[in-house]
Amino acid sequence: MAREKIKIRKIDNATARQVTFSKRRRGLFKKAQELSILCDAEVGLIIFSSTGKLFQYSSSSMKDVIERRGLHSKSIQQNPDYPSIDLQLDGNADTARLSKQAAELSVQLRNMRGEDIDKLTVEELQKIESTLELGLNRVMEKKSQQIIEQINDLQQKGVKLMEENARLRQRVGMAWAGRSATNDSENAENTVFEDGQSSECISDISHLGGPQELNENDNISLKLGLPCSHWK
Amino acid sequence: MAREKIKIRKIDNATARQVTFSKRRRGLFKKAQELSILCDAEVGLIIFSSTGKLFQYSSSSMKDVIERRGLHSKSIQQNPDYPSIDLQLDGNADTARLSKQAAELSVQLRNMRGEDIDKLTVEELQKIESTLELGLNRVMEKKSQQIIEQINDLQQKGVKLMEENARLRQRVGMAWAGRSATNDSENAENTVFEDGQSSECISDISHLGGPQELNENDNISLKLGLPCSHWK
DNA sequence: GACTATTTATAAG
DNA sequence: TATTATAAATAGT
Repeated sequence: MAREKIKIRKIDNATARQVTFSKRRRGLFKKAQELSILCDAEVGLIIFSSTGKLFQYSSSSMKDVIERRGLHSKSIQQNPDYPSIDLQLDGNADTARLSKQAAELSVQLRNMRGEDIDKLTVEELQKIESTLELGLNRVMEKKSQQIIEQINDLQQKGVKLMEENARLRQRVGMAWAGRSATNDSENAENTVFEDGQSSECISDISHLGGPQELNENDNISLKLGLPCSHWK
Repeated sequence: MAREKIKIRKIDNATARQVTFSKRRRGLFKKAQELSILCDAEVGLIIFSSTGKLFQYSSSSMKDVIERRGLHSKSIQQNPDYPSIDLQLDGNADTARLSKQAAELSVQLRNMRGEDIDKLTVEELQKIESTLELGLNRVMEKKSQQIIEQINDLQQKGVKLMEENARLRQRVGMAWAGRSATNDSENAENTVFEDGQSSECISDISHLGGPQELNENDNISLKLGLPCSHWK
């Protein structure tokens, strides 16, 4: 990808090979990192140079990536006749049991994500579908509740601030009136409370509607653009 | 690296993210392979998509690469900051790790079912919701495929049976004609093939339409009463 | 390492 | 999926 196109085959010259290795290794690490960030992916990259030196990059921790991969391999795994290297090596029954449990959980989770479902029967798929719909309903409803709560909180705070603000303006106004004879320059920065801008901001908050109007889920949910098709 | 320069930060649009993920993943795998060939390096690359799907490339075998890395880490890093590497190979720590992993998987699974979600943030709920919707779409589509396949199979079998039936009727009819002179009472039950009812059932099967018409998902799915709102 | 002429990767349509 | 204008990577210096 430069001055000259090259064939993808082992570089004979050892020096040139080392130089290319350094350059391309850096490029590969950069690309790996970009992929993990751009696409929210978990990436692990392990490189051994021809001299045996180890280079590695991981978006999280290499240990986690390798473990996660192990779990995948196990859950997708071939057939129970080959209880996988890991299980053969540890003679610990606890470990074997936990490993099996984790693998089963992983399968369930993957199926819930719609992965590895090719071999499932219609009945199994139907069961998963029902679980997904139930879960989706619950999660969406909870999300809506949380959002509504947040909006209510914010609006209540807004109302309180508005009231507080009104009180403060009144006091400042009184103080101003009281001090206007003395013409105290130290209060210059407080004049911001006197301009019309401040009042407009306050009235904007009340325009959003009082908290009492927000207890009807449907209205808010429609405003939030949440799909209704899954709702109970 | 194209029409427009992009900032390296998570791509918000899920579709765009998926597209970029596919392209860059392929690019990364290609570069990894080129490095291994050009520079005679051993390379292992593990990628988990944001949806949890595993992709991996290895110049030799991933198992070998990971094991080799384990040896390196062990011999080079006796740094107490990284005690996990040694513990990985320890049976007890393995148990603890698996236990933790199983617990985490269990939490994820419960959350997917809409359980224990009271304390989650809106962002976390949104992520779960997206995963559920994706999974639901996949499961529903797969279920529809399976059902359609089954229907097609049944119809094909029906057609074959119908043909077989017709052949048999013909032969029986011939036999009947041949034996009518003998008036053999043992053949009484076979007379069902002679009545009109049988013919009507056969023609009903063909009324459902040939298998070739059933490859259009939408039509069948509507007949199955499957909701469409989640479909891709 | 720095410098380009090129090749390659890829973002957007 | 294929295309294409542009950004990025990189082979040779």
